[in-house]
Amino acid sequence: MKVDGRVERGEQTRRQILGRAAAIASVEGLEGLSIGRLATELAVSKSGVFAHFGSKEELQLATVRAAAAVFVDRVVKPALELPPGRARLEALCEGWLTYSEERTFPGGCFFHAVQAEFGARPGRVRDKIAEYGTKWHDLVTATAAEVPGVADPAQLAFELIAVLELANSRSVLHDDPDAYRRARQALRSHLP
Amino acid sequence: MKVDGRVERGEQTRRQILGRAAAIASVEGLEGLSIGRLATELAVSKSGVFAHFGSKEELQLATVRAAAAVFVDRVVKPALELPPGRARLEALCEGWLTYSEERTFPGGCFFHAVQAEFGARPGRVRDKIAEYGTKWHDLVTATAAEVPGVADPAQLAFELIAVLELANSRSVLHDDPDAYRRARQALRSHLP
DNA sequence: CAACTAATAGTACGATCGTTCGTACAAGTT
DNA sequence: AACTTGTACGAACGATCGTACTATTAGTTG
Repeated sequence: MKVDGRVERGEQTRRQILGRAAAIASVEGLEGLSIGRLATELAVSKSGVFAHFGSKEELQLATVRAAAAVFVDRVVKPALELPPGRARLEALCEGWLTYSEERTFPGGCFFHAVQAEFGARPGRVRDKIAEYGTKWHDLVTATAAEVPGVADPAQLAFELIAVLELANSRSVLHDDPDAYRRARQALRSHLP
Repeated sequence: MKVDGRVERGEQTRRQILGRAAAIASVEGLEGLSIGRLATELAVSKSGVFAHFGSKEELQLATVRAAAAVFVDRVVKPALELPPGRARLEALCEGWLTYSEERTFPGGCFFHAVQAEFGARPGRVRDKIAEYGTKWHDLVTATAAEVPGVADPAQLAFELIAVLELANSRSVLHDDPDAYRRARQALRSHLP
């Protein structure tokens, strides 16, 4: 199968743009992310960036999708390589903490930042973020359901995610790595 | 003691501005809060709003302070009227859930929104937000320490706050009142 | 090589941003 | 009554925002 070198180059540029966009948005938010700044940082023209997406909203949506792909790659996929059960659930939580702790995105968890930003606003971007949020919650719930001795998987998932998110939030806001220690302790006491 | 009618009037305007500012910021963030929009919504002049604060950063700081006063009034003070112990800790958590659930701020908890927004950025606004965050955490920890049978109050406080914040976040993002039910169930199982 | 196409650059637009300035007016002081 | 002080207004500033247009350049295809 033949590849068009121009399209190929365009896709690479697009990947670069979205990588940087997700990094910026994790710190400044998806609204704080501006096309002009993105172009300056990547040393390309503003219209070049714009042409890839056609509107700011499309850029935001593409950025959310790109961040989700990173998240799946870093957190979900490794855990799914383990057999269902306690070990997989633990890997999911631990993978999440590592993903946050290592600053895969410089502002901590991308989705924590944009959820808080778009949570109370209508629009397609919010809907997409909410959709990924539901998927994540459902995944944790389903994974918890496969652990023997878990009476209410959705409740357990709620409490686990709560701990993960607070660890991220506290670590980012207070530069306090101790938050991850607290989170791990909480996970130990929650998992059966 | 005499009051200057002009100053009095100014302070009332200022209160109106900050009330609206906190409401807007809980939805759009403290950066999304613009002086022009604030002026339009309050039917006053842009320069009139600006003159009260001298800079956008000062407006943001004043907004954070104003929101903190509301928070203390709604959540902290009622709980502190109860004697130390389990009941006070419970009142603190329940008061927080009510404060979020009733949409004291239209975007849910003001501090959840702005913590995520400013968590990863340097500056005076972030420092102020972090300061209030620490105060809140310390208060919950101290309140938990007064409950008999609590071995690690800071850990308990961490887990309680985690549950509260996720309830808020989920309720706002998914219009899901069930999040508060989950949070209350988690609180029951966490409190001794 | 010419014709075509896709990615990028360049320029310009209207709107809005935070900010500055001079002014009008009401309230307090002498 | 004359003067001072504090609030609020209106107009204008330079910068930046998202977006719309028209080149320019590089790769594909006949």
